[in-house]
Amino acid sequence: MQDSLRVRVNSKLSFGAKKERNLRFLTTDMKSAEEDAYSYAPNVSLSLPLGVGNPCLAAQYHTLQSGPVISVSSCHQSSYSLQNDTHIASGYYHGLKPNGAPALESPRIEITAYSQYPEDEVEERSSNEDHIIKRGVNSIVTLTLPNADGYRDPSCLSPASSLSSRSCNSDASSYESGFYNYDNSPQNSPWQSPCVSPRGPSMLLSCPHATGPVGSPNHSPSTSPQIGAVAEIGWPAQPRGSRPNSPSCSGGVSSCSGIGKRKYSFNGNSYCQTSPNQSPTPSPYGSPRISVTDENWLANTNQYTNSAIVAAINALTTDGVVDLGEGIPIKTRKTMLDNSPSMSLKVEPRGEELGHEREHCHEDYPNRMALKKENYCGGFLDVPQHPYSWSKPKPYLSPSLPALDWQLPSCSGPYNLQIEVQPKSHHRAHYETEGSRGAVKALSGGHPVVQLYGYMESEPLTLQLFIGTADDRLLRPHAFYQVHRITGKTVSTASHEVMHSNSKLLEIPLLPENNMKAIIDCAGILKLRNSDIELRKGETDIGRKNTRVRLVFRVHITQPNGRTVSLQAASNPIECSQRSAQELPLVEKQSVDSSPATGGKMMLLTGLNFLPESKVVFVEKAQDGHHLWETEAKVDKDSVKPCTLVVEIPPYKNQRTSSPVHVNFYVCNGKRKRSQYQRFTYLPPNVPIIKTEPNDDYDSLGTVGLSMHSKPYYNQTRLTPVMPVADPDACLVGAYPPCPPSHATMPSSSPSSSPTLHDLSPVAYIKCLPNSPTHTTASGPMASHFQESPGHTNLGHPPSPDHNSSLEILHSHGSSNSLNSPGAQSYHPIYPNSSPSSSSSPASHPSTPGGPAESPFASAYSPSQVQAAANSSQNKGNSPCQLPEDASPSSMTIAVKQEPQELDQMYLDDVNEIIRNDLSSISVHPHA
DNA sequence: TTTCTGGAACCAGTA
DNA sequence: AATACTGGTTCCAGA
Repeated sequence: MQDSLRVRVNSKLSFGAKKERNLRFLTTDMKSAEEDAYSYAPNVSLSLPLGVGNPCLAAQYHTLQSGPVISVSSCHQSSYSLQNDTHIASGYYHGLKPNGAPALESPRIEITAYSQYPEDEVEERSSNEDHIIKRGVNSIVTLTLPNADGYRDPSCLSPASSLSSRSCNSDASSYESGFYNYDNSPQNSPWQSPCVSPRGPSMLLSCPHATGPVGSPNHSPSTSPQIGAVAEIGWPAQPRGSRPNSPSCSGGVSSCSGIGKRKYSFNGNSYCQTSPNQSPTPSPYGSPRISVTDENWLANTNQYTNSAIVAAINALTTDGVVDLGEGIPIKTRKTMLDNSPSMSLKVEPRGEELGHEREHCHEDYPNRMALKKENYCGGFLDVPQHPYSWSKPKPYLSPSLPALDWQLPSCSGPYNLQIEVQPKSHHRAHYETEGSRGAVKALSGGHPVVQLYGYMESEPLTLQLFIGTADDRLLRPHAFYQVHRITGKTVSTASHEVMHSNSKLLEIPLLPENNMKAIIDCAGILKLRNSDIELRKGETDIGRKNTRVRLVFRVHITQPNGRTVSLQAASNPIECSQRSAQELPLVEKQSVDSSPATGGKMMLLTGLNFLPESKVVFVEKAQDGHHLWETEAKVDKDSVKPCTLVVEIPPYKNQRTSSPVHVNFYVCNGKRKRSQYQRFTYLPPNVPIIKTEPNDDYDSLGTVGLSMHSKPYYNQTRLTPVMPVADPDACLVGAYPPCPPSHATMPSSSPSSSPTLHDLSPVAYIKCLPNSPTHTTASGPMASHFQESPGHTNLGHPPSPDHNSSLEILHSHGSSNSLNSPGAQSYHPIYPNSSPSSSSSPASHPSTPGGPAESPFASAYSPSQVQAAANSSQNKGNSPCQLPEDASPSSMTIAVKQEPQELDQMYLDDVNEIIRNDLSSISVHPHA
């Protein structure tokens, strides 16, 4: 019986998925087989990323408020041309918004597809339907699934984490409350994006939920009948069990179908139905494994950049006021709004709304309460008793809060949000079908700790936590993972869940009495089925191999002047896949990131899953991705330990290179078991230091690079004493004091959290603009670590146009790594995306934040040192793999600031060449 | 019991 | 076309 049902379902599903599938195929063609294995990169440029994954959306969200200023075209263009946007982009905002704005422009086709939502209706019904669905198979077949979007869709309920999400998110309520009002804001300007079809009634547009169709492209008349269509196509009643044929879902399907061991299947169906994740449009093809080629990647990133720029512009024109809006593709808005209903996020009638929502939840979803799993409402109500009153109005509850995919700084003015204790690099996420796998833990065995410095008020704040991506693109909510609230005796920290833009947020009180410090022992990670997410409307990321996440913390501080300062800190990457965690080597730290082209020095790699048979391969790729050079480094087999690997840096092919050469290396445990790419730079034998002109920043740069260099890229956390310049922000933005001087004494920020300051006020943005370049350079070293998956070349990102000194450029490459870090990203979103040089790198892989310091000063470990370090690291109690700080190369590094000794014309020519190439390639990117 | 955890079976897509 | 991998997802069982 199940089988039969399944068949029916699938047929319907195929319809809905059709468009997306096509798009994916297109992209798929572009990728090379080789890269495929390693690039899980998710982005398919052709399809519009509407969900969380689509930064663009978010950007728009914010942007819209400000006004009309940005036209679609700008959005596009920006994506493609960094240069033009550079100024804009350079600003704080550039980085801020990783959007796929361009995507919007592209194939409207997609948009149409999205429009399918009669979301309003769907959502509204969803809750009710859920109940029904759960009750019987029949329902499954006949009912349309409201929320395919699952987690991203507020209406979707996550079985595992909580039914919660769904119920309260229901549209109706959301409309009425919070967001709806925004639409009416005078500031609303029509979103000019071409993507947006003719607006319907303004009201509709403004209402995210209701209007699904209106604002969105779908809204077009043609699409209008969407509700029905949605039901049929977009939201085919899909039994949970009938997971789309995603590659990954094989298991799931089988279960549903009753094949294999899944006993769960039958029940599973009903279960599935309730799951938010159900993919509305399962594609017959299943989810194609799409890897993104460099080219694709580039395109995608550009899109993000564009949107970021747009957002930035809008932001600049706004004063923190957010209008929802018009112009936002319905889907987009819908997504955001959907979640908006989340009580905590609502703005206005705080108290009332809250109450209203609760009521709503209860009324509409009484049954859910009975469900074993906590539902949204339940979760909300179930908040553990804590001194901190959740009901208390939260200053940050404002529509103007930045979207989750906005890149925010970790420090601003006196405030600094720090991750004092980083999470372990591995945490097996649990599926909805599994029980919780517990809270994310710290390396030491405890839990991550986050602290807000510089906040002297007595009013408690709320720390938000969501699961973000860990690839080289701008930080954004992860489509395939959601934070999961952990409760129990062992949990000491109060928390509650709220949905925001299809992403679940965990809100944790930050209390003055606790020094604004929170122990994150209440956050687990839920894995959503790839098939469910991939098939969701607007989702362009793929889940396969997209298993790295970061914990992203945010805090919104309302200042006396009424403005809100939002800070964000992202953790080091966390591998969430059981398999990957067990099999793939992970390089967390490298003792050096550069050496003379002659090689010969020893390098200590610290990480996980190193084997005696592990190989370390150095690779140089051209911009087009093809291999220019590849060689295997000699591994000291005798010293290999699971967490450390000592390799001899191989000589570069051209030992007389006159300019630094950026290459990559990875650790390989077998055919498909490679670590991500790590960056490495070969330096000209006789040009130890590159310094072409006196620059005050130079010192700091060099210093930073050195100091940071030795630190573990990912794990550098509290453990490490902070350098004066520990926080990139501090130095980068020195001129514009985001961070208090005291900052230096604060624990160093992790690369990922490094970012800068973010003040929602326009002023703040402006201030940041000038800094971005500096920041970039400076942050590069800080961010130290850059990982890219093999198969993708990682490249230096082009320097900003205004910084084309050779020095800057060289550093820019290094700093490119910083892109990985959320913080850095905020400043340079542009580089990664638009940089031509980076074209080769597009890895869609999750990369770790940070980039290798390009510092020419980097010193190499001597074998003995390496060994010592390795040993010491092994001896470490908590984490055997953790490299002792003292062993850090940094201590050994010698910072030498010298004038170029032999900077001959040839060298200069090379540098100029690099500059020219970068610039030309940048300009080459078509704006449109 | 319930919640965590670690392992491993299943399976479909890939190589 | 057959076989071995891969990696996602689900189950099982012990702590």
